[in-house]
Amino acid sequence: MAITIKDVAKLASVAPSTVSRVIANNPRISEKTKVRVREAMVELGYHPNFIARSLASQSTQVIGLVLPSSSDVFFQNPFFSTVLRGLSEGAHEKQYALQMSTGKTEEQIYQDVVNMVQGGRVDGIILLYSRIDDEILKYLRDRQFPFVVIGRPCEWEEEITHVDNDNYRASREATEYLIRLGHDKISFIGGNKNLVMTMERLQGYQEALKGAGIPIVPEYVRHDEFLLERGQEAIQGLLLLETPPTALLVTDELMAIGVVNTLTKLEVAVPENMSIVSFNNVFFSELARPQLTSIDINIFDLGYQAAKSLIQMLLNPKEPVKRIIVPHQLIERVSCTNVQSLKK
Amino acid sequence: MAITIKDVAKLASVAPSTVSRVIANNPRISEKTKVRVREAMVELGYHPNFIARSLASQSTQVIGLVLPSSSDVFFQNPFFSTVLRGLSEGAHEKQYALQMSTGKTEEQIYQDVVNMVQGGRVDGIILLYSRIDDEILKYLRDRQFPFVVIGRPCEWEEEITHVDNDNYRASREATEYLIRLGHDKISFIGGNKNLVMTMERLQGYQEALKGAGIPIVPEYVRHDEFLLERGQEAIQGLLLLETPPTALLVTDELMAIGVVNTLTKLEVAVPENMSIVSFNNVFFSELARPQLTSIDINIFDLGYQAAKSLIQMLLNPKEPVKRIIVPHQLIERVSCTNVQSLKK
DNA sequence: AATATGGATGTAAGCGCTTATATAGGAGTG
DNA sequence: CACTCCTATATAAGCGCTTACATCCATATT
Repeated sequence: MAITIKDVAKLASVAPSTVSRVIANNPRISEKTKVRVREAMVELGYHPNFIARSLASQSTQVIGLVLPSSSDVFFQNPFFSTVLRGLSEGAHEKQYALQMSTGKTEEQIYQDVVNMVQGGRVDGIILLYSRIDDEILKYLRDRQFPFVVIGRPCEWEEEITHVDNDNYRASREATEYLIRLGHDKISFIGGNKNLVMTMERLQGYQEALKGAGIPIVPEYVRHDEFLLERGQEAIQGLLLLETPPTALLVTDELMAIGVVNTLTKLEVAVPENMSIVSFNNVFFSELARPQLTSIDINIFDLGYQAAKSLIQMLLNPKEPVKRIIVPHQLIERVSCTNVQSLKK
Repeated sequence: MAITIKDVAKLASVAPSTVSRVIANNPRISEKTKVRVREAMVELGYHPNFIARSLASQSTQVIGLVLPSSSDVFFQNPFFSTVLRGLSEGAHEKQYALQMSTGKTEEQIYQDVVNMVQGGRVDGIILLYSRIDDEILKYLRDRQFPFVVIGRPCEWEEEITHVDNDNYRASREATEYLIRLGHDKISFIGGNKNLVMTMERLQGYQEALKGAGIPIVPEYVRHDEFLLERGQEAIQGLLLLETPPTALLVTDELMAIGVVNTLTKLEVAVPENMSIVSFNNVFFSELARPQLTSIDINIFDLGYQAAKSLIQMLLNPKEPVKRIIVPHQLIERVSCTNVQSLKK
């Protein structure tokens, strides 16, 4: 058996409670005793038992992460490693550990969450995505369990602390950028419709067109899974239209790359014959050929802020509900052409 | 406060210990009582407290994961999301949870491990990479703490259960494949030299050349970080040689894509003027243009097997040390040319 | 000198569960 | 019918820590 607080107490000839207080750096213990106790701890190589501490103090210093189902293509998106890095950094700063859900199906993930929450395994939870009609979110809300959502919750937005981009504005700006370049046949290629993010970006796109007096063509709007192949199907459909678009707004980088590949295969030159703006700017935009102009949504920060604000909630239960908007910026690379000049 | 075992006991009019035994499905409890207790649990909405259970039973049902430092470029490699998926699935099957290290520096990660281990937070640990001269590995071995390594440990190989590919053979086969296509000026572009994997692949490459009687040209061997830009530097150096290689063996996919990009920029056509074989086959090989011929090392399985074998160790402390080799296969796509015919 | 004050530490009761040991009651045995 | 044996359940002692409360002793106060 490992060294316990009692062993330390004995060696330092104090009571176990004193040792506990030294660990917590309680000001009611004199400096002299603290020093003596600390020496004893070092001498014995003592390390506090987290489990016992958790049981006694009813807090685990662990944050539970809810990922999309691992079988979901969305899981494969490099988006996640980046969020994870942000979360990791935010959690580390305050000495919180991260525990992940491992379920494959929605039902399993729901059970994972119940286990974490009711099993007392975690102090709080972060949902790494925001879905429409999410049972997990309802569950957490009903139990009043501390949690933070990455993305905009589609219900009870005012009651739930969340970290998000201004997807609406980002998308509008991207569209306006294309409009400024002279495009008026702009297509929107979005991902999973169940993600709140997708819908917001769609709205931003539509708003920008409306603002510029450009009619919204329903055939220009496509929704497909966040993966390569789907990007290909999407693009083929568009090219077969009577008046195909001259520019594409693609809400996911991986899809954007699929789109570029398909275009190349079909011998449609980018950016000469098709302009593309992509989203996310995980480092793949630079990797694509041509390098893609894209909206950087600072994914790392999304994770980092989520971890920080959850921890704040945990430390101070009266912390007000917050909405944190992580800024985005348009990174101009070389996937768009100015067609303004050509027109004139 | 939540419902405890005592509440259930009272409602079912049995002793708490009986309830505990019902949860564990102990055969010494009669079916009649089990049914009664289970009804009480459902009625009260009881959920066992994992922390208390962990403390009493000295086991947490949690596996600790050691990732490379999040600031490391290696962390960004899609390799990790895939391993994570495998781990997740393996752990889930046996109801184990996963907890990650969050440290940024090597020293912090070491502390994370100490916390997990000595703090009693986890039952076992999985190292997601194998590095040369790894303090963490030494620590775990010295304490005889259950752990599994993904990759080949560079020391005490016979004493440590690990899951690996036969990197040596994979690399040899890839090289032989290029040789069969008629290449004899083959370059090796490897990643971080501290990773055991890199060194093994280098050996496989050299062995294949030796076997075919092709001289080993030191200038053809390059080592760079696992990231895009470095792939570019590597390739430029090679092209400036007096007799530049006609084929490249690139040990990481991301680097391979960087290489292809650079080649395109320099107007060296792939595969016409340069053949490429890449490694890993995370889905980016398909994404590249041209699609890359590559060695699929079944990353998912690496994670899955690691989780499974660690859990086996935990369930049976006498489980023998194992070495699990996950098979690889060469996936032929279109990044290599047969130069055999040209020569003749 | 007697008493109040307060700082430093000790005492002990949990936190919710597991599990070794004790016990009760019923069946089996001669 | 007394006795053993077995099965089903209860009792109680932890697991290693936190923390409310009690105690002690040295000063300060009157």
